[in-house]
Formats: sequence, C-alpha cells, structure tokens
Amino acid sequence: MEKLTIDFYKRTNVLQIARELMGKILVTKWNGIFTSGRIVEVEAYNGIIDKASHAFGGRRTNRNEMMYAGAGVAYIYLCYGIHHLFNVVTNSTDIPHAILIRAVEPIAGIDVMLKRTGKKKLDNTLTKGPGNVSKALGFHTSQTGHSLLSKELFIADDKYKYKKNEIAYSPRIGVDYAGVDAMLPYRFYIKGNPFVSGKPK
DNA sequence: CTGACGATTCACT
DNA sequence: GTGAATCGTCAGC
Repeated sequence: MEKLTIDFYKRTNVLQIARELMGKILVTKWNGIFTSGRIVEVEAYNGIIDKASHAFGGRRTNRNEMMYAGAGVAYIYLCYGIHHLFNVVTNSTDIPHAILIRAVEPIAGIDVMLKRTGKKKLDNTLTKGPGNVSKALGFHTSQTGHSLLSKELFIADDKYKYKKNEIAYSPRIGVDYAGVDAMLPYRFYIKGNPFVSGKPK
C-alpha cells in the first residue's frame, strides 16, 4: 500500500495517468475520519486545447486557478449549485491538466459514507457518479488546492491491477457543449462494475 | 450589477 | 423519459 508520489502526477500525458489511476485507492482522512475507495471510473481533461475543460483557451479564473497550480493538488468546484466535483491536477505549473474522478468502489469507512450521504445501506448508488463520490468521501469546494501528498488526502497503490480487457473507454459524459471534443474517448471505466455511472451496456 | 447556465442527481410521470 | 433543485461563476453592460 504505497502512496503515489509527485512523480506519478507530474508526467505530461494526462490520458496515460488517467488510465493508470484505474484500480488505485483514493483516501480521505478529514479530521482523522478515514474513508477510501477503489477508482473505477475517470475522465481526462486535456489542457487548453480541450473545449470541455474549464481551462480551454488558457482561460484562467478564480475558480479554476488550482488547475494551473501544478501536479498533485485537488481541483474541486461546485456544479449545478449542488454538487462538489473532485479532480486530480497533473503535469506542471501553468499547464492545466486534470482528471475527474467519476466513481469509486467503497473500501473503508462505509458507515461514515452512509452517514454523509444520508443513505440507509450500502448499494451501488453510494459512490456512483462524481457528485456522489464527493459526498461520500467528504469533498468540499473549500478543499480545492489541497495536496494529494498530504495525510488527509492521497491516492495509494495496493498493487491490485485490473486486467487490460476489464478497462473500457468512451466519450465523456455531460460535455455535449464541447462540440467535436465531446466525442474524444477520454473516459475510462471498469466493464461491468456496478459503481460505474451512465447506463450499463 | 445582472442574467444565463453548468464536468449532476433524484423524484416523479 | 422529463424536469426541478440551487447557487457560485463569469461574461457583458
């Protein structure tokens, strides 16, 4: 169970990193409260040339400032006034690459996740979809910019590996406004995993 | 200052 | 399948 280091995040190929995040363990320990889950669905946002990214065209605002902060920090923002979405920032300072964590499989602290989400029992809706992941793991926009190398928030590798044929890819979800870039196969997910969002096929 | 809208989710028809 | 919830952000005036 090794914590991923800065070298993992600072590489230049965001698609490669997104692909490698599959099966890794996302851990939060806010105020010492431990929760974790295995990553089963992600989407890559490929910098200033990606119309679906908040940083398209080099747009730099107060909201997306952390996308430019450099590898190994969290970018968390509010969507639809309701949902906090969690991203991993990669590459280097001033190059706004990010990976949205869309779904995890709960591992530790399931009781805490149930309490945070107001659910009664564990089912596949607990951490399915980016809004639910953030709710279950306790992410909040106030944590944007938090280091992924810290003791409260990090991603670990327990050496579990999905087989090559278990990982599928598709266009990203909810980015129709991005024109041709909406069709890019930047979403990765585990085939048949019940926590993966979108309609099963 | 104002208005339009979003990397979503869930309840309801 | 359809539509409401809900509010910070951002472009434009």
